[in-house]
Amino acid sequence: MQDDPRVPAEIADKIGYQLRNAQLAVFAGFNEQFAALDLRPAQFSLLAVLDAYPGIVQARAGELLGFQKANFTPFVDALERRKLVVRVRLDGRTNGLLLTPAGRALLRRARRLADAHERTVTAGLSPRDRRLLGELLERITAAARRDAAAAARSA
Amino acid sequence: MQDDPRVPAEIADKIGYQLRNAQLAVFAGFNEQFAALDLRPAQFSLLAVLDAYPGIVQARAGELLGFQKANFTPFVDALERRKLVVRVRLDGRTNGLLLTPAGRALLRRARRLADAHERTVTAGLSPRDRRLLGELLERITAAARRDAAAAARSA
DNA sequence: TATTGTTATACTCTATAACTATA
DNA sequence: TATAGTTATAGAGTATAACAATA
Repeated sequence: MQDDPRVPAEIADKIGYQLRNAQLAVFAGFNEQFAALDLRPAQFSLLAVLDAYPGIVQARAGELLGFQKANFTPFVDALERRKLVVRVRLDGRTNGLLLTPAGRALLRRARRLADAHERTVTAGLSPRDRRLLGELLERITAAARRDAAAAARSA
Repeated sequence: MQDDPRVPAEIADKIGYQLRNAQLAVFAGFNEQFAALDLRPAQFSLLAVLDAYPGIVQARAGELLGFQKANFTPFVDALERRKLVVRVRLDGRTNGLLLTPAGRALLRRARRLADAHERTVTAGLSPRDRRLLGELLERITAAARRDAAAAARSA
């Protein structure tokens, strides 16, 4: 091997490869910024959901973030143990989720970090390019979901 | 909750959230298409690498795909057990990796599936938009890697 | 001494099945 | 009968440390 090997174009040009690389790089930076808060991206997302929808039913919140309900239980447990979130029994089988004051305070700090990280990562893009990127990603996401749903039907 | 809850804009507008959604959707479709071949995206990538660089040293191939060497060993083991890949001892401590005829045959089938999947997912994008998307993702990836490296240095 | 490859290990994330209890 | 929540479990994927053998 004279020269350094490169990922072949047939792979490097694939949308899935490009998306995965970008996502890994962005999440790696996010996790480093958020290490001081001990918050993962999904945890930050739940805090934001609970701020927007105080008292939301646990099952709804989990769906919104793409969780299987079986996995959402220990996920909420961890935040409740840290007193960032509380469950309140709404009826015999339903939990409402609420931020605690500590949860709101942590969310405020997390927002500042997340906004700073967002600015850093998108600094090279004009507002117009950033908007365009979001639209292109949305179109890819929608097309991929249609495809996956069609494949699931025919399987 | 009268209306259906939505992921708050402060999350939905983040580049990381959008990338993750897109990547999950694209990989889900890929995995459904590839279930018949029992091939994951990373396995397909390695087959393509070995086709482009026959005899590449195991450590180089692993680096290229972002593997920790400790994880790459069982990854190669699985493909070798299926007779898609062979290790050849190059010197006392170095393995070269090669496709077997069965590996080449599977790669041919995988390419057809991958190309079809790629066309489906990007069908809504003009060639110009597809190119632009790749460029924007590349810029995001580079910026995120610079940021993560800087954060790691200051930590 | 640095590199290659391996084993052992652990943690996160995700997936399914089965169960309780409640509406 | 369907829904909400939980437990148990298993499989990927990824991370680090430690080691043997070799360059």
